[in-house]
Amino acid sequence: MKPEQIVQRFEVFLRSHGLKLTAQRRRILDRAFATHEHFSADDLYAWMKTEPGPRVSRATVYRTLALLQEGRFVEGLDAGRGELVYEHVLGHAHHDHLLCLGCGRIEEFHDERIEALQEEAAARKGFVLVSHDLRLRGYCRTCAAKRARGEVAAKSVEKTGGSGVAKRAPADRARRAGSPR
Amino acid sequence: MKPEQIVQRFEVFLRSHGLKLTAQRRRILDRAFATHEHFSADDLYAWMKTEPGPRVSRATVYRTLALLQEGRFVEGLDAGRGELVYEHVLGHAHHDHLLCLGCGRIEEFHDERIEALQEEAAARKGFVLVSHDLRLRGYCRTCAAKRARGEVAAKSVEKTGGSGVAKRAPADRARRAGSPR
DNA sequence: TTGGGTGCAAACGGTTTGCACCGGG
DNA sequence: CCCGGTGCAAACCGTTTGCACCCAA
Repeated sequence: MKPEQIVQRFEVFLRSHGLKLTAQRRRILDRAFATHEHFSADDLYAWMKTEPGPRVSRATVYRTLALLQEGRFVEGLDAGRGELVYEHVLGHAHHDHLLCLGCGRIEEFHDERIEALQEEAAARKGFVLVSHDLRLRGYCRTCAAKRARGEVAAKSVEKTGGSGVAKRAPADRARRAGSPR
Repeated sequence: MKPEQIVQRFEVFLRSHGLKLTAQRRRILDRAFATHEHFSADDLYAWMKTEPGPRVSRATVYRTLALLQEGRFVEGLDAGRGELVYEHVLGHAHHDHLLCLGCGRIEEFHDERIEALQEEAAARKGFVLVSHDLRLRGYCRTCAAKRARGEVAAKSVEKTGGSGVAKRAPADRARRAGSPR
């Protein structure tokens, strides 16, 4: 989907809600759609500070991100880093995520059969589905190989070491809490 | 699984990690396995304050919950309330969750076919799976009916109202963030 | 005896918010 | 012009942590 089309859609969305298209909102939208990687609110804010353009505060980044989510332009994902990461979804097909516990890499995949079975499971319980998210956690090829070679130590509880609890943060709290709310 | 067995397992787990079984840890373990509902760290703390037994601080609740997760006695789940909710899993089969966006109810389901397809998807991407969680969000039979009858208003963005962004908190932040961390 | 455990209160940190000024439509 | 938008800084809030004292093994 072309940049102009996206901005146009955003403008329509805003207008239909009695909101305005400001320079800040436009800049955030552009930047969010300029990257094909997952980004955090802080990444976005850092880009706003670094790259040329109208000043954008952290508060506006968060407020606009909320609007973009509301309008289904972007989607938030708790990748276990203690902060939410976003990805633009307008013009992209739905997909689920594979999260590498070793390097944090995020891969995407899609399986229509799983989608169908989810719908079936919801129906069985009398639920009307609105959305879903499936996150598979494990080690990517590279990290799995490193671990097999014993190049990395497993996290531990005190001394003996265990499997490592899946906390909400990286480096045991690189993230958050408060799964960010 | 019987209470004594669980405590025994916990003791083994602790010992193997050079840790001690204290009155607080035992009390928290007992309480966590006494309920078959999902509970938050705060629920647990409230029970500790309310019910008779040795004093337990909020810090110890969190510290013990981390240990229980590490030992796979309980599992945390971000149900979108702004705080993590826990459920004991020792002695229970794996399952996924259905979250009602209307009343917050959490239902469980399991489908071996989905599990297999997840494994297949991971393999296709070269991932070694460690865990996964699938959350289906929607409206339970009761809430879906209410909505159909127009008894509830949709959340909105400012004035016109929209579909409501899936925030991490209840009542638009009844929770909290972080995504707990 | 001794190293781990606990309570308390302060710190964390991502995110939200109150307020006064700014600017798009 | 008018109401929504923005920056700033403070507030939020679930969770984590430093510290001094306590206790299980």
